[in-house]
Amino acid sequence: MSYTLPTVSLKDIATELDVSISLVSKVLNNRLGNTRVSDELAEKIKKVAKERNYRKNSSALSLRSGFHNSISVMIHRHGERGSPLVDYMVRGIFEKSNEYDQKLMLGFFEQKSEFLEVCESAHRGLVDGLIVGGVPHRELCEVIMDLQKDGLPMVTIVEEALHPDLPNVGVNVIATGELPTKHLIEQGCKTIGHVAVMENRTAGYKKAMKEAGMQIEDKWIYQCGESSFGYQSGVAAAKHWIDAGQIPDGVVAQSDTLAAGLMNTFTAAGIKTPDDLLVIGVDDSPFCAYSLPSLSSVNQLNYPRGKLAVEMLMQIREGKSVEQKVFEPTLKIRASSGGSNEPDLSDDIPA
Amino acid sequence: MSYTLPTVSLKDIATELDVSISLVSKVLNNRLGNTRVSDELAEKIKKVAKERNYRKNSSALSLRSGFHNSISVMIHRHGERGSPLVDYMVRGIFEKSNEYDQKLMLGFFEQKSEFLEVCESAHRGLVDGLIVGGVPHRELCEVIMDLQKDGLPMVTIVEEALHPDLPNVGVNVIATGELPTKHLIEQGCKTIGHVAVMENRTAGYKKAMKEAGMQIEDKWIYQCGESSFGYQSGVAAAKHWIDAGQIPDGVVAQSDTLAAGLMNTFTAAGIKTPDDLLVIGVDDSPFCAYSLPSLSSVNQLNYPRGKLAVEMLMQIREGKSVEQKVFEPTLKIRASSGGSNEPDLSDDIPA
DNA sequence: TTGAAAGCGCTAACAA
DNA sequence: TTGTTAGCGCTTTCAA
Repeated sequence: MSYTLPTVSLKDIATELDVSISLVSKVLNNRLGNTRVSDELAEKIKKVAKERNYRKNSSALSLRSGFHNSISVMIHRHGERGSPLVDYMVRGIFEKSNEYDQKLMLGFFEQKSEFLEVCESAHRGLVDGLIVGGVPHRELCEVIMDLQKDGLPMVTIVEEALHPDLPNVGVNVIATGELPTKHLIEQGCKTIGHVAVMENRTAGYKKAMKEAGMQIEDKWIYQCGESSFGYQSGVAAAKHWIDAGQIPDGVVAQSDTLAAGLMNTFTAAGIKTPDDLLVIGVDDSPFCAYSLPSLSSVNQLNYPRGKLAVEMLMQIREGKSVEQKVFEPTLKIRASSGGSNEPDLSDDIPA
Repeated sequence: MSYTLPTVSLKDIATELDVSISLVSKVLNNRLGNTRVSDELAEKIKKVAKERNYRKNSSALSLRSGFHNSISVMIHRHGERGSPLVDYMVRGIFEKSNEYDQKLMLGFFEQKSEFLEVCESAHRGLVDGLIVGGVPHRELCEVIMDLQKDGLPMVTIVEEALHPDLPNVGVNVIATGELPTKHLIEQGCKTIGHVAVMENRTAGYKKAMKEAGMQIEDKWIYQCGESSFGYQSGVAAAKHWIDAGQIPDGVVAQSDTLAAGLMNTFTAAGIKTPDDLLVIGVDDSPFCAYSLPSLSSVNQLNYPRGKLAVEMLMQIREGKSVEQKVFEPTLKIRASSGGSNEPDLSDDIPA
């Protein structure tokens, strides 16, 4: 059984009606210019096109226009399960790119070398734009800017722009640390611990503490290794405080997996959330709704940021200039910091 | 600042070396046929191509070959957060399609109408194949088969094929219910509850019970509504048994969200997993590793199934015939059914 | 050993 | 009011 698609072309329609191809093209595109066609003929053409289910051939279109109508998406992740990058950021990118009739090539990478490999081969002659998203990785800056200089339209989706000249869809990183800290302060926490990875988020934690007139003490800041956002680091943080015999009454963790590891370890040791301490993470990962208690988190707007990145890329492609954008993170308060324990599943995708 | 890509074409190379375009094409493709080129010239051509970083123009290729080198992916989901469909199935599809240099158009849908909408507009003239994955939906069968009859290469990734003539990458559904039930029996459970949605999975549960010589009792089967795989149904199941004053010593839930809702509700009521009962879900969702206790689950091989679907699609595209495939599910045993509570994060993507 | 020409489907400038 | 033609980049058949 052979499956060749019986595609209808302009030529087919033209032949059927015994008119020229270009006329059909003009009519179907409503690009008549100085051309005037009789209404009658125009109607006939449209009718046949509809009947025979005519669709433009996108390859021909691309060849002519010089654009490929497709964009490459490279997501830098850490390999954590359940990251919202895929579920939300990629989804935003996809939905918006569909609106623009752009196809996608998606790639995930963890190492710089993997990124380079794809860049070498995949971009030129295949796509007319590149979106790099996920965990910021300073090492990549140079490569990315080389591609940009080559003329490849380029947008990054990382928290903080890697370079002033690189169009980026960012997030207020200070606020990412500040917002949840303020929240715990408002909830009445007095000794707020911090599971730290990124410097600027920690700065946000300190800012909130200072402004509330609270002491910033080293013993309440557990510093993880670079890019150590994983569950096991959260476990380690909890053990650290348990071993030290000092349990904070609130913890701001810089990721949900950190928060989960911490919370579960405390719980297993008989230290209950939210009775004994409040916990809040960052990412608003899908699983936050399913933990016990459900986990409060900072939402980094992955979904709308993905969408905006595509829009910016389209702008650049048209030769317009774009500005870097910084989103303000929002709080999703659940049971782990005093909210309701009913998982609120209404927001399948966070605004 | 304008961003037109300075693409190098065969023509550019031909001009530079003052040879014909076709010769360059032949040399670079190693498709010389009866043509014999001097080694010297061939080397020169290759050298220039490399220097100028020549890449084939994919649109031109597509136009010529009649293929668009892109496939459409439609994922039918329920809107649960954290579903492994996106993280695993889509990822498998992406990785394999990159191997084949295929671009993708991705769409998510929940309603039949959304599916139809995309089908109407997106397929013809845009893609040369369609993969439909996710929750099986009998209603779609007719539409899908119409598209297939139209000549669109088509592969579904649903548990049970919607039709014998529809190439499908499935899963042994009976085993999906049977495997976890057997496991709980081996763990010593005597009264095994079942949170049921799909009939054939329930049949698997019953099969395992019967073969072990255990009673199948209605009171241990909590039937959810159609397609009710969500957290709240799991909560309801737990409440049902609590209200009835009968707590099973093991529960096979037909999804991870069901299992989480059930487990968390029991836990909140003082009924502990795994001390008082064992729990196991289906899907091996990312969050299984992060719950307390970590949640055992049936892995439905979403990742490799996604990969295989692309391979099958490529076969069909080449006119070959393909067979429906049924994968055997596997067990991922975690703390909720007696395994270790350390989240095993080694397997970022389940085999 | 190399080149010319046709054609994939489409659009736009230019003719008629 | 409608048609002709050239050309986007590539491969392939046929000719030199």
